Amino acid sequence: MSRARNRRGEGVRLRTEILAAAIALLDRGDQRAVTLRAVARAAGITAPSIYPHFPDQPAILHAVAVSASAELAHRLGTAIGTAGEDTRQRLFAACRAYLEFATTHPQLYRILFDPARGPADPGRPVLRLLAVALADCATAGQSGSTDPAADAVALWLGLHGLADQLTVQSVFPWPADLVPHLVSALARL
Amino acid sequence: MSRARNRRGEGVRLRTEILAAAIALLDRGDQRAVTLRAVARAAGITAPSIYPHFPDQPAILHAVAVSASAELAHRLGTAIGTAGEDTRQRLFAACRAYLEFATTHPQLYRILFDPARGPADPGRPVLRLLAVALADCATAGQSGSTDPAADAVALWLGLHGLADQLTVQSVFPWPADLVPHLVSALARL
DNA sequence: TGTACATCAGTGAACGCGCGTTCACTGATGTAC
DNA sequence: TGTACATCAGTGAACGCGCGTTCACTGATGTAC
Repeated sequence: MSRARNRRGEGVRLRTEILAAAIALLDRGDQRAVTLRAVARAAGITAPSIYPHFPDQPAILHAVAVSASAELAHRLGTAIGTAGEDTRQRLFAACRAYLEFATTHPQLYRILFDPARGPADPGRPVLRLLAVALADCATAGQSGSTDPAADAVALWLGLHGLADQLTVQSVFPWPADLVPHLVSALARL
Repeated sequence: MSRARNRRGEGVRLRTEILAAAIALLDRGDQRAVTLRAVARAAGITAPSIYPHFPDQPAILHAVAVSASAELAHRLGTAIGTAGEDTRQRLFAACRAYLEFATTHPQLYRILFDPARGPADPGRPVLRLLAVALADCATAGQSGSTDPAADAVALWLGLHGLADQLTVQSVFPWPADLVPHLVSALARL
């Protein structure tokens, strides 16, 4: 074990390292690979060292899921924030960021919505962002939506359906313009 | 063990019982509960008795997933076949059957699309049925779709997104008329 | 300034468990003669 | 018709493995006096 132990009072740092190791482990591989012992190995510590930081093994996966949930919402926020003035472009940017997260981190995306692992209401933050973006489109006359909150739900479900299938790596022959097609139909653009 | 053994030449019957036990086990509980030993217990046999019928443990789950896939396609076909003449009602019946399967058998629905477990292209049979139902709507002038095959993909993805969220039992506040709303938008009704 | 001591981060060995799989077997059933 | 025998369905015991968790511990580090 070449790992240098943390100084006194800085033991909490290990929590961050454990979580990072668990995230990395899940990110390539599947949920079954994220055992307490595997996480410890990946973090360069022994298994019992996990316990001062997480009460048990499920708590690790829960922390991973919560972290992934925050990350997804953060990316959507950033995408919207940097997409310029055009309300329609902002909505598309959010949708693209959503799908890109699911594509590049399929396992993190999946655990997010796992009821046994993820946060209580994983869809809410994302939904709120989409609802605002859609309402902005409607205000600007770029969407025919008369109920952006309800339409945002349908839009989110469509994105989720596509995202989930993307995580599956199906060799499915998508129509070329599927994403704008799906988004336009659901957002009434 | 009170189980009566099969007669000579009828050993294949056990395969059906094993598969049924595995399906029942998955149907309430999660995928992790479907171990080879648990399946054997549920079927009333000893663990090694599985091997003449399935080469290993993953093969059991694969058979479950293939069976679930066939069942879903069958239900859609039946729903469409008994829904009467109105093309729009037929499409809605298919969508309702799809969502009902996911709601009543969440774990079977999920395993269906698990790349490690399910059949090669689990979405294809469903997609074909939806494409035909949607094309019928377009022909009858009940849908504005000009490309039913492409629109069927978007419709299926929307259904899948909703279905997957339904399997999660989220306490999410759905808009009241979400299903017709979603289907209408995607099917251009 | 030195030193005894409490605290803290992390280790190493061990536990019981359920798993998937193997192996040699048992005993009922059908078949050849 | 009787009987020896091959076949077949399924059993029981055992294996090695990785798991989650517990326990007593070690040794470095900071602190009180």
